[in-house]
Amino acid sequence: MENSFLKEFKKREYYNQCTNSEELEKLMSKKKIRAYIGFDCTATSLHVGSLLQIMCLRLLQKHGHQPIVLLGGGTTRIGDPSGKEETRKILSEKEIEKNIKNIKKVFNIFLRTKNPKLKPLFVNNYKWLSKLNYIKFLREIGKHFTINKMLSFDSVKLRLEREQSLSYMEFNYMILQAYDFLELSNTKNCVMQIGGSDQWGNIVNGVDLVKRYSGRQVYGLTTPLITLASGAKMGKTEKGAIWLDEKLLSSYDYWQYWRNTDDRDVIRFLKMYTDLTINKIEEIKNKNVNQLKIILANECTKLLHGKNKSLIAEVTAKKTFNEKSTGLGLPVLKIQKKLIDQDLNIVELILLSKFENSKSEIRRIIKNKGVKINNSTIEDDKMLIKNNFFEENKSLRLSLGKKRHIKIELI
RNA sequence: GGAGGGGUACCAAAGCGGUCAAAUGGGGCGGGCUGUAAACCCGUUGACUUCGGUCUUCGAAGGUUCGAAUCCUUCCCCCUCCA
Repeated sequence: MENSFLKEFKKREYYNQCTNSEELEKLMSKKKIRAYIGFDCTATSLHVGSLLQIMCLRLLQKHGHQPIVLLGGGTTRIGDPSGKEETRKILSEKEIEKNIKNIKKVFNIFLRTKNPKLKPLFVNNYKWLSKLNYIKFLREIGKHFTINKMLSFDSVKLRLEREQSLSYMEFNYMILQAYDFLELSNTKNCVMQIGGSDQWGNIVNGVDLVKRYSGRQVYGLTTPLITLASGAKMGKTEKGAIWLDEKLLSSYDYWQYWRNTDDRDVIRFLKMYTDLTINKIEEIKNKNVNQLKIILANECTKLLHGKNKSLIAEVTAKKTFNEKSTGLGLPVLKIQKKLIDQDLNIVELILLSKFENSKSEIRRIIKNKGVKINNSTIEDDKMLIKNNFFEENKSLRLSLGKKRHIKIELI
């Protein structure tokens, strides 16, 4: 096949570094392999910042290789010092277990397949890390690591340079991650680890360890750190993280996130985060950017929330922004009729909508002409909500700024 | 262990007895332009308010004073240099 995993990996701009890309290419063209990525379980869900890694596993699957998902119950208990300014807070066992359970759902969506040979393998390193015998571990594994080299890795070096404390526990993180690779190489015949560029050091350590300990050749592959054209990191916005979980972020908001992509990022994101083929993207890339953004939003939302939710989000967006009305996917706030009879004012209504939680801030936005009901600007922050604001379908449209809209219904 | 410098709002950074809810820049928010983009321009950015004000903030706790972010004491944390 002309289009190998690695070739497509590069074409989609996933490629940052590889320990030996020629050999890996050869190996992967000869046989199907297993590769793994480890995910952090410090939150209840992953966000868009992890999406590229998930897409890597998907790509692997697409080319007939089997993905291994390591949900690091063990290493989450330690905390990766990479890129962290401070020691992380340590989560309780229960929290971690709960997080793992929830995060698994995302992979079951993105890596769904009928082919049993390609089903993702879920592993939890707590299973083996918790059983380690310290003396035995030092003798068998520890001897392969020199402090000299460990000190040279960025994750450690940066912390030391800034004279920030690095606990012995965290210092061991890279050894444990290397050990994970060894374990997966031994028990699952895993030959590759993929990760973000910040994981390079940890990954190389793993490759070295496997080589020294077992003589087997394994590979490491990293993806670049994705930053937006604006310079911000992927996945977090002022209003919070872009969660890959409908409970934390609605499919409509997820769609909006992609719809609001910076012009300069659109083509890149189409390659990275959608299933559209490279050829297809080449074909459409000269279309109007706004058309492309809608395609991007549709494709991304489809992957995570399904075709139906994506369609609803698209239609809703059209109604909300083009027709200035309301659509099915728009968040709805139901309020009791009697609240209106008890003189509910505009500030309180916005408070109920949860768009803002400070009355001063709401008054400020009203003063700056940022609040609209049924598309007419509210001038008075003491204005009462009246029954006749609700149109025949018993609803009204409340807007804050240009992008925050909600449908209010009476019950 | 010794000597010095510092901890101010989301971040950076001024202020160093009243005119300080605290300059300025970044970020955020709102408006304008436009394309739900970028750039640019304008406004705004502690909370509550009957819009008169009221209350709480400048590492923590005490004190001096009519009055403190500003002065004093103790404590905690960070940085630089010497050992």
